[in-house]
Amino acid sequence: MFALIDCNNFYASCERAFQPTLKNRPVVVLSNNDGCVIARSNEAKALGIPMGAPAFEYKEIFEKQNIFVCSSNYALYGDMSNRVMTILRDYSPEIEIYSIDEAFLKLTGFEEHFNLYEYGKDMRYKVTKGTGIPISIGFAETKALAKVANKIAKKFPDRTGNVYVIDTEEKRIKALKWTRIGDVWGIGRKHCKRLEAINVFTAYDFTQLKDDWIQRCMSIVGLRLKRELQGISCLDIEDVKDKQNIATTRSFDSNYKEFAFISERVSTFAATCAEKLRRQKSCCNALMVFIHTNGHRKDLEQYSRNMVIKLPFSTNSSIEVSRFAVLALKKIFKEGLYYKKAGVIVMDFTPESVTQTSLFSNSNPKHSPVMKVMDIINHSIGCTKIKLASQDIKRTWKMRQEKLSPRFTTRIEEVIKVKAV
DNA sequence: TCTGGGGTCCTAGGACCC
DNA sequence: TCTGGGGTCCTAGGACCC
Repeated sequence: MFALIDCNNFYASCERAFQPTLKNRPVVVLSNNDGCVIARSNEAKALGIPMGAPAFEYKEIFEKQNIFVCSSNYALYGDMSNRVMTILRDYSPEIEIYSIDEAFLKLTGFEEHFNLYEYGKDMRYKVTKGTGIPISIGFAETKALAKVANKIAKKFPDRTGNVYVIDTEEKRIKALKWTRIGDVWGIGRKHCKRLEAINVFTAYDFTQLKDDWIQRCMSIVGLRLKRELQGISCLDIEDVKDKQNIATTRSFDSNYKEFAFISERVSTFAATCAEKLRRQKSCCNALMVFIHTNGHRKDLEQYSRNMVIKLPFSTNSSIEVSRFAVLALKKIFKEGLYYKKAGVIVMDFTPESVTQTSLFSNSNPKHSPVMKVMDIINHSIGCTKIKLASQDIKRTWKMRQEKLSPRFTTRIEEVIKVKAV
């Protein structure tokens, strides 16, 4: 058996955990730059605030409905996620942290010794008591079915207590017939449309399709999904793997046209990518830089280009990654346009330990100790005090974050003070 | 004025090798 | 009528996830 544990409205729940006055009040969390809604409490969902709603369009509704609006606070969410996962680890030696707010547990043999429903209730109690985050849990024989069970647990809190177990053939069929095809894990917009066109409306309908049709239209991935929904496990718990690509991309607070501004941003994004590379002890051998104008401004000239460059040597030095990124930017930058977004993606990794040296040019060996010291200092004080000269030394650039909550759990000066009465 | 960010896997087709 | 048989690697594009 597998369990899928999913935090309910995770970001909104994190904000609530330390602000009890938000209990029962609708809460929405905004994306970077306070651009659009990326998380909603149940109350906010009930008021009809859609996912992705642009903040400026909904400003009046937020005010009128007394909705609490906050900027995203990833320091808080990341730390709260770790706390939840730490508690979940006690429930099985085999855990896969699937995303910031979801984890699979493998429970082979557990069903013989535990009542899974009670086991789930206990998890829910411990996580809520330990972190203040409410969770839902689905149990089933396969990961895809555990996803389905989780959805049922979340949808019917009164009847299930947010825990649901699919452990019989009757329950499996019933669950599949209840699940709309578009809500199945692995069925996105495109496949949903295509399937509905041939009268496949539920997960159950999908399991009745012929293998060769699925294989032809949805590849081996679709076929695996069919098996999983039939209760034949094809997907196992996966270990944490090093990333194959690392991206740092941002939209700007408004439109910028100067090369100097864009190049500072690209340099900073590159330095961040290099730091992430060092954290997983990889070097990159290629990188991509892209720039976009604002696609929402139909009145302005549109431009969108990216450039991939192969590096002459593998590196994770911020200095070198940054230099190559700006070089690539120079090739695609066009004067006279208003840019809204840029990004750097590093690719084609090799382990730091087995660097292939080249006859003609190599990563500067002096960089490695410099980077090490830089990482130690920046990490120990919790912010980027040491930067490249090509970055915004004066910190002129700021992301719009007007409603940022305190970092309740990761900064000592922002920890909640408790007063004795 | 204002519309997020970061990942994965699979397939087909072309280039190339012996 | 008839023109070998196997491979690998790389890339772009499409689909999906949170």
